[in-house]
Amino acid sequence: MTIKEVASQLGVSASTISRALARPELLSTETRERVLEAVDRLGYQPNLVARALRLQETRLIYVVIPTLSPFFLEVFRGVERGARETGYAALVGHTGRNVQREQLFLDQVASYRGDGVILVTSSDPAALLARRKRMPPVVAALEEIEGLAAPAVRVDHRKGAVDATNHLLALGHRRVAYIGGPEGQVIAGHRREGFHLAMNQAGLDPDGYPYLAVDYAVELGEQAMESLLTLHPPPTAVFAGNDEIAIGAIRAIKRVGLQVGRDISVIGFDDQRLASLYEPPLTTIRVPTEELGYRAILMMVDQLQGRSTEEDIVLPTSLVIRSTTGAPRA
Amino acid sequence: MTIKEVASQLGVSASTISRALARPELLSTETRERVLEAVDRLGYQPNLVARALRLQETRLIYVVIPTLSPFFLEVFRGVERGARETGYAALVGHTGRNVQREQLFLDQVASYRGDGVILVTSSDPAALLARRKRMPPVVAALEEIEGLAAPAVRVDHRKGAVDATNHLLALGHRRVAYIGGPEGQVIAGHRREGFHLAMNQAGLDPDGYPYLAVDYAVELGEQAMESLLTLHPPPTAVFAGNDEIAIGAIRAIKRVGLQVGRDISVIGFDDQRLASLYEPPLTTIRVPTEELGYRAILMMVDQLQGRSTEEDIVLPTSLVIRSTTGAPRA
DNA sequence: CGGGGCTTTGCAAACCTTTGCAGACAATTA
DNA sequence: TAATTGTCTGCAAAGGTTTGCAAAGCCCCG
Repeated sequence: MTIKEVASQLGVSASTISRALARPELLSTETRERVLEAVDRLGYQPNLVARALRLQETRLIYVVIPTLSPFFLEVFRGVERGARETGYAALVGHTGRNVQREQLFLDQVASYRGDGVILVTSSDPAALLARRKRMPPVVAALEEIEGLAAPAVRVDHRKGAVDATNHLLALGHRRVAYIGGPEGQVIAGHRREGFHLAMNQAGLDPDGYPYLAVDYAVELGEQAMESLLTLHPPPTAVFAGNDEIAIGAIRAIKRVGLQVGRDISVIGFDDQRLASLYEPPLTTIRVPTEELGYRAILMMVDQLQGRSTEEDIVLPTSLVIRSTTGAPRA
Repeated sequence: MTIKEVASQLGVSASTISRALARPELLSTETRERVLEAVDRLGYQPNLVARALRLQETRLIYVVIPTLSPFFLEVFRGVERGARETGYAALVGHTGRNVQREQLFLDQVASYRGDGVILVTSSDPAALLARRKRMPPVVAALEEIEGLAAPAVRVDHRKGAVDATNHLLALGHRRVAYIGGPEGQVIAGHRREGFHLAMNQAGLDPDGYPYLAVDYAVELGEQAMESLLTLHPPPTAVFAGNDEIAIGAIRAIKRVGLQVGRDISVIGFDDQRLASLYEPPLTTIRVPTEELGYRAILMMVDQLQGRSTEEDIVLPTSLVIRSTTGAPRA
C-alpha cells in the first residue's frame, strides 16, 4: 500500500496524501477528513526508507559501545528513552574493543544509514574519525574523546577516583593498592590519576603497590587481588577500577579466609546493579549511567536540529558507602 | 560523493560503478580496475538508504525484547553475532511489557524500515500481529508465540522445570515451594507446569504451598520468600522461576539467619551471569541464551532468503549444580 | 565479406516520498 | 465587471541506487 495507491483510490494526488499527514492545515477540512479516513481504512503506512532518501535523514542514531555489558546497557537504556521521546531510533553496536568493528559501524553511518553516532568510549576514535570521509555528527558519552572536537556528556572520573581514595584514607588506611582498568583506556587512565592525586596529597606513595592493569572482568580482578595478597605486608585497602574488578577482588579475599570490610576494605567504581546485590554489598562510586545516555542523545538531537551544543555536560559522581569498607584493624 | 559523481569523474555511466562493486565479473579487467581505484581514491560509499529503496530490503532486523535486562542482553548478543556474519544489522527495542510500545516497533517494521522481527516473548503478540496490515517475517526466540504461525527457536521450559524439581526431590526434599514468574506470561506458565508435573509424579501436592507469581526481580523474590518463611512448617526447598527471584529468595533466607543449601535449598532458572557470581553460587537450570539468539537470526535470514524454515529448533537446558541445594536437614 | 554470437557498456525506468512552483478557482475589492 | 488576493490542489523534480534491455563493438566462421 503506497501513497500513490491511496491517492488513486481517492481520486486525489499523492501530494495531497502527503500533506494530509505532514501539514494538515494546508488542506481544506473536507479533503483532509476524506484522506485521513482512507489512510486509516487502508492501513497506509509511509515507507520510511523512501522518506529517508527524500529528506536525507534516517532518524536513526548509532550507539557504539565497547562491550555488551550490563554497564553499557544502562547507558543505552538512557539513549533509547531519549530517542523515543524525540522520534528517533537507536541502534546499538558493540566493537569488542576491536578497531575494525568500530570502523564498520562508522562506515555504516558514513553510508547515510544513521544520522549520527554516540561513541561510548572507543579504542582509537580520533584516528578513526579523522580518516572518515564524511564525518557524521558525533557525541561522546561517559568520557570525552581525545583529539576529537565532539561535545561530550561525561563524568569526572578523576574526581570520582579522588573521592574513592579519600574515603579509604579517611577511614585510616595507609597501605592502599589500586587495581585499574585496561592499559591505554582513557577512562582507566583518569581514574588512576585520581588515585595518584589523592595519595600524593595525603603524603603517601601511590606506587607502594604495583599497578595492576586488568580488563574489566571479575576473573581478572580476582587474579590481580591474589597477587596483591602474596605481598608483605599486604594492602589493608584496595581501590578497584570498576565494580567487576572489585567483586573479583572480594572473591579472592574471601577465598583466603579474610573478611572484607574488616580485614581488607574494597571500593569499586560505577555502582552497577551487581554492587548493591552482592554479599556483602559493595561500597563504590556511583556513575549516573542512564542519565549519561539520556543526555547524550538529547545533545545529539539538538545538534542534528541545528541547536547549539558547545558545552560538555559533566554529571556528578557520588560515593555510595555500603559494607565492604571500614577502618583498618588495629 | 554519489555514484553519479564517481561516474562522471571517470567518464563512465553510473551502472558501471554499480556493477564494479556488485558484479565485478561483468566488467572488462581494465574498466574494473579503473573504477575500483577511483572508488577507493574518492572514498565513495554507496548510500544504503537508496539501495534499500531500490532493492526493497533494509538488511535491518528488529529484535523486540520485554526489558533491557542482562538476560535478554545475552540473547541479543547472539543475534548480533549472527547478523554480523550474514551482513545484517540488528536493532533492539524493549517494550517494558507495554503493548503500545510493542506496537510501535511492529509499525516501524511495517513501514519497511526492517526486513523482519525477532520476538523474544511478547505481551500479546498474536493479537498484535493479527491486526497488522503488512505482516513482516517473524521468528520467535526463547518461546513459541501462541496463535502465531512463526517458527521458533526455543527451549523446553517445561522439561527444564521438571529437571529442577526432580533435582530437589532426589535430594530428599518433600516440602517444596514454587515462586513463579509473572502471571499470564507464557514462559512462566510452562515452567510452572513442569513443577506441577514433577511433583505429581512424585506423589506430592504441588499446591502444598501457595503459588506466588511475581515479576522477575530480586526484590520481589525476596518478598515472596519472606511470606513463605512465615508458614508452618516452612518449605525445605524452593524452586524459583528465574535466577533473580532465586537470589531474592536467598537474601530473605540469609536475613532470618538460615543457611542456604543446608537449612533451605534454592534452585533458579536461566543461569544468568549473576548465578555463578553470587555467594553462594546458585544451582540453576542453564538456558543457552546466546545460542538461542544466534539460531534465531540465522533462521530469520534463511527465511528472508527464501530457504525453508518449517521446523522449530529446540535447544537443550541443563542442570547446573552449585552450592544452594543440598539434602534437607534430618 | 556478411552474418552470428559474445562481451562490454549505457539508457532509462523503478523504488516511494516530499515540496517548490504554478494553476485553478473562489472571494473580495475598486 | 475587472482586477486582485487568497485558498487549495496537482505537476514534476529530486533524492541515489540497481538492473532489464538494447546497442555498440569486436571476433570468428562460413
